[in-house]
Amino acid sequence: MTVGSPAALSRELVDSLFPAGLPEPSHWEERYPPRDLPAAAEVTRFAPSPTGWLHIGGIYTASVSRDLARQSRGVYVLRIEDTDQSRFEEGALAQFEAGFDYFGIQADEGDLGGETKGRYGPYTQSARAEIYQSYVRELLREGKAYPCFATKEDLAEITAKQKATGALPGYYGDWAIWRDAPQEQVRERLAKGDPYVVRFRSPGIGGQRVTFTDVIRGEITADDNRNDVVILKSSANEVRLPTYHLAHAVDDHLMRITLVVRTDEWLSSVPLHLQLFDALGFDRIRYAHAAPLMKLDAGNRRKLSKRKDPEASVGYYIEQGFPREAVQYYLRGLMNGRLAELPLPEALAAPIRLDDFGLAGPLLDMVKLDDISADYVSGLTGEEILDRIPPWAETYDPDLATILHTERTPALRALSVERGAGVENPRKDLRKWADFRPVYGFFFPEIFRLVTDPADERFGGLAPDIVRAMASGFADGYTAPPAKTEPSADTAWFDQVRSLAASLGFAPNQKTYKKDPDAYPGSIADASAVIRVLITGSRRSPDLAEVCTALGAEEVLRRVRAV
RNA sequence: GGCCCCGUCGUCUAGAGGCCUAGGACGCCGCCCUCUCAAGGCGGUAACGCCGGUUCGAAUCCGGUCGGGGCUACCA
Repeated sequence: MTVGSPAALSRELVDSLFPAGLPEPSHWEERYPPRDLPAAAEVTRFAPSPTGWLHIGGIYTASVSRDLARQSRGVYVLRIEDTDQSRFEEGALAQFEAGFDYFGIQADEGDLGGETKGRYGPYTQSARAEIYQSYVRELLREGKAYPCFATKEDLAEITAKQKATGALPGYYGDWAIWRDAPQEQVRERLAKGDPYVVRFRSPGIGGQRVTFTDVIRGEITADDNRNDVVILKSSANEVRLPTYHLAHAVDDHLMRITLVVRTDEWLSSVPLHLQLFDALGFDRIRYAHAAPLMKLDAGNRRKLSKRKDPEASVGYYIEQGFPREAVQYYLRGLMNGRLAELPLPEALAAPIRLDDFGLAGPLLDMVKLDDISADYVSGLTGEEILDRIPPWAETYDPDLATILHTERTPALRALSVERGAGVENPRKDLRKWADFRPVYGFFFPEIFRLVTDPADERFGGLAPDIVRAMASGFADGYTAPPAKTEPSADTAWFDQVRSLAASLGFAPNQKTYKKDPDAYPGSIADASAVIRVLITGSRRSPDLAEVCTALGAEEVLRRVRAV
């Protein structure tokens, strides 16, 4: 056991590990100087890994970072953490942009759309390999890091022994077999061309505790880190990239980030990160660890998983066409509970406060989102809705896009039923753009499918001949609804349904029917449902009289006679 | 196993020792309105994980316990 600080590898040996022209850290310090910002300004960042669609939790965290920066007149940076090339997914970057775009989260700095915006770039870690190497070399020169030639097998063996003896797992203390290896041995392995990683020589001592302050959670005390974590990945890789820990410290320092907002799972790495900042000679940074979005699974809550939960992926919200405002509002309410009580525009305008974050991870409630969304859409006019569906449909429902393009007027008529100015209770039948086709598709003859089977289950089990009788009776005596000049106009139109139903023996209202169900084939509700299903294909639809006006008598009769 | 975080209605939460017989919102249930579907109105259901302690008094403070989550990777 070596006491005190073991001798660092010779400078000549260390430097031989890196390209001759590799800049010194001071070069980067000058290249990325402290920012000239007001004292209270926060520089925040969101740093996703390009492994497919962004997680909805990413939108959540990114929003917080962006808002905090904006509120303080600071800067919000988007950084791409692609140090794990094996997990890199083609197209992920484009999906990120689509996601940020959809939710309106624009970065002040970042590698955006193929261009670097901001003077602290590049903002993609694989393009910053040289920077990390400068710092790793420095750490090696100072003896704060060392090369480690341990193979997978060596590591597995160590772990097995630790397990057997009940020792804490990890690469530390006497288990760290390359920590104090003689320089000759290192040279020898290097000469043989054996691959190696660079490990951080943790100054942590077993049993020692550290205390730090988290902006959301307050003071936290934990075991200090004593693991000699890998900071530079294997020399066998083509490009020598760092692990997250080193990259985080270097990037957040050089990008002059002031506040790191990230999810919970990083909390236990803070002691390590603090050691790294100290070893690198960087000023420490403030952390805010937010609880991640959760999902209820078999009675337990767990982190939302992109693999298991479709709603975890940002792509889902875009494909379904959830209006961004509704999702933003919902997410914002999850961040700061009191914002959920505010009307949407105020909630979106109100500042986010780290102090108001809940400590437990909230469960994502799609039913609640549906409610918020339906409420939001019900406040839009037909024109507004029609402006927003086509851009969505072009990608996710091209046929619908074509129809809306060629038949804007009927579409508008469909959407103005019980909606728009003067309607105090607008319909809440649209939660997302994908709902348009099932809910309003029947307005368009080319996508409406006639209901021809009198035994169709949508008729609710009524006898087929009763269904037929309703249909033919309605068609034979049909009079189109009068232009709607006063409320009573609908009443007059509906009278034909009512009297027809009465003649077929239906109960005139629900109450009468309930008193003696066996005496009638059904109530007026069931009778009118037949007409509704024939005309709209659904038991749920906007006001029938208005629908018939919009459709025109000819189309109405074509549908009713189809059965 | 070790360490850390978390724990109020089904869900999101209000609550910072007496304002709590625990409030609101979503959901669910019922009723009303009504010419049909929605919507809307009204009402209801339902929670401080558990056990001790401190205190005249605890959802709020302390201890323990249980439960859930995270970390313990050349993933982030």
